[in-house]
Amino acid sequence: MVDRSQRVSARKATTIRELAEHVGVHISTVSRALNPETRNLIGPNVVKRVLAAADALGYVPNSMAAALRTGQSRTVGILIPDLMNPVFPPFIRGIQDALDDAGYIAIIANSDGDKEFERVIVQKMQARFVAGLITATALYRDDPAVGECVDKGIPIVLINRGVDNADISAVVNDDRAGIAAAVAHLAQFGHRRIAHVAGPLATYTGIMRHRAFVEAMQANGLPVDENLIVFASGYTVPAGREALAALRGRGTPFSALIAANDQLALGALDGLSEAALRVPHDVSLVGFNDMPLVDRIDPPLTTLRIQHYEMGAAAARILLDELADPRLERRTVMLEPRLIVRRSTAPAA
Amino acid sequence: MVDRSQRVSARKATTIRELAEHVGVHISTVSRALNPETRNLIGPNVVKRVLAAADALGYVPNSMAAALRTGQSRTVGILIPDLMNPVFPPFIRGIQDALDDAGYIAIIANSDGDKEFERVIVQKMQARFVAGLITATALYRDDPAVGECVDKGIPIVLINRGVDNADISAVVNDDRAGIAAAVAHLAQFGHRRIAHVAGPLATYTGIMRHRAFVEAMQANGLPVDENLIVFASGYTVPAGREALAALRGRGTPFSALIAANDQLALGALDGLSEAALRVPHDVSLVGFNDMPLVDRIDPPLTTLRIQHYEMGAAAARILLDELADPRLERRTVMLEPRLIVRRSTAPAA
DNA sequence: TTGAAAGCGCTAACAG
DNA sequence: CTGTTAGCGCTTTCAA
Repeated sequence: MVDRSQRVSARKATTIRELAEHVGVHISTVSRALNPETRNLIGPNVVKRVLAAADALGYVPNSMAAALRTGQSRTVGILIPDLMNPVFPPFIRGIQDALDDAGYIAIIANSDGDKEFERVIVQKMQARFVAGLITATALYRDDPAVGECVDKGIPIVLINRGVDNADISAVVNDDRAGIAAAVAHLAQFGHRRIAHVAGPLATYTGIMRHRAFVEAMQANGLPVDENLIVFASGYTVPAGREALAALRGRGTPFSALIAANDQLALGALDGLSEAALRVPHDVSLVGFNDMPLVDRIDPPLTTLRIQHYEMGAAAARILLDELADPRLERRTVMLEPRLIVRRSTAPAA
Repeated sequence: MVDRSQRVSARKATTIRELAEHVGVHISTVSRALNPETRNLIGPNVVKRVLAAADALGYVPNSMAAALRTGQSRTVGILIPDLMNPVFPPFIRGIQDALDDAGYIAIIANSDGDKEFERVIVQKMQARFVAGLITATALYRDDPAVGECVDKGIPIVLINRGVDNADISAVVNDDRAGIAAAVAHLAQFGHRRIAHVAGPLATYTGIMRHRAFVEAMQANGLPVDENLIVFASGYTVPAGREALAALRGRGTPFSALIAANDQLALGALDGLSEAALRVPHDVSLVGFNDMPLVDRIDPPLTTLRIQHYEMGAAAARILLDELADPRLERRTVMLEPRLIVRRSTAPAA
């Protein structure tokens, strides 16, 4: 039997005080020697001895204590609907990497779309001293969590969502350019009757992409037929299938379809094949996101690649900047998507 | 122009001291009233008034201060190679949900497979007072990060990796059963010359699945030909392609192939099609993991579905238990995978 | 049942 | 250049 109680006692970490005793200087001297910002105030030989002792004793600073003292936790919160949705990991990785460079860490919370729960999460994060928040929640307006942050003066950066409040920074994908590229691509292929499976009206991307679709159709001199636009109930595969059924129920023919995201496109693909319609032979299909493996499905999906990772990194950098200087102007960064043409689109019959 | 300085000042959170003044009792009374564990020591009416005041003033406890005082942060660390690898999000979500129920949160770090970096991460986490660690790093033995945790008495739970040290809890997938099911499936289809693209020898799953492969072949009375086993350099698509090239270079024919994971299977699929070999017509292919969308590629991949989410949740529960009582026996939980038969496997020609 | 007091580990004026 | 001192917000003995 191993004596675990002993091991637990071995856990006690070295403190700055022990270091000070070891080196024979005052703890504040150690503190300054350890901090690169204040190190120059200390004699170089003392610094050397402190650093050596820190190394020898395996000293790890207690950031809780530092945070308590300074009010700066070097921690930010990330709020997303669901980590298992494949669009979020790249965002988060981008955020993490950018934060890491600055010595910050992130804590991630999944809201599962529950607005009330989001408030609770924000409170929990606040309790954890988060310095700021990055949220990639899909909702458009009327969000209690965001409001609470603004009220409390907690810096917050939004990813891919609306900014009713101009006093909040955001990073967004250029949905207008993306949809325009998709419509132009289909128009070049001779498609005129293009349908749109839009995202939920309550979501920022749903609204933006729908609006962009209407504009792009008009810009290409194509008819905008309300019968060829259907709003999905969510950003899921089943929602896409249902939306396609609704679309077909209207009886208006179409030769191409732009879905507001890849999952909807996948659902539409299912619906199409159930209706014995072949992609791209009968209907050309365009998605949005370029999720992993959509290049390997049958047929490989033409879609818009979003710079997920870069958007996350940009959001983190903005937050870091605002943390460093809260008086900074709020800003919105827009990144360009790229149309990836694969085999789900083809010339009109 | 908004006066941000004012807003920043508004950020000052309510403290327990203000609450105490507000209610007219001592801060320690407030502390006790707030803590469910000690609430019974306080007069019920006082408790009521404290709770009401806390609500009114929007009091949020400063968990940093509490952590500093008690040494308990209610935070655990998660160490993974890369969040963008699609197998990890479900693990993490499982962990997060289980932790959340207990009021714990997680901080996630990506090691990108760099062992030295892992040590640094563990130190950073320690600085952040993490109470314990869950790691889904792929390495087998000789891991400095794990060793450091054990030395320091930080509870740690391993996901899908080796336990040289029997004194560490782990959650693993039953690789042996999974591979056995795959081999049996192929054997039933009449395949005798089955190849194996194994994972890297330095990884736990690589070794386990390879061993299981050999055993299962023997159990089914099939020949184990060293020429039909190749170890990939990593768990990636390119590594799978290279492994397949190496396999073909040996000139030994095979009618079926089991890859150590889906990414390797995908790479093998590429290599096979480059060699003008059709799946499943010429070669049946089995993966491992059941990653998102492998059911929609061409051909849909037969693979082993791992209970990722449940494994994460189980790991979190074990860690929580050990945190509550460090003297608990270490345990290993094994979850069963399920063979999902799709169209990448077919009867032997 | 409540109050007093000490202190977790660290930083940051202020002195020297 | 270094030491002194005073807390950050909270919990927890010890007294009353």
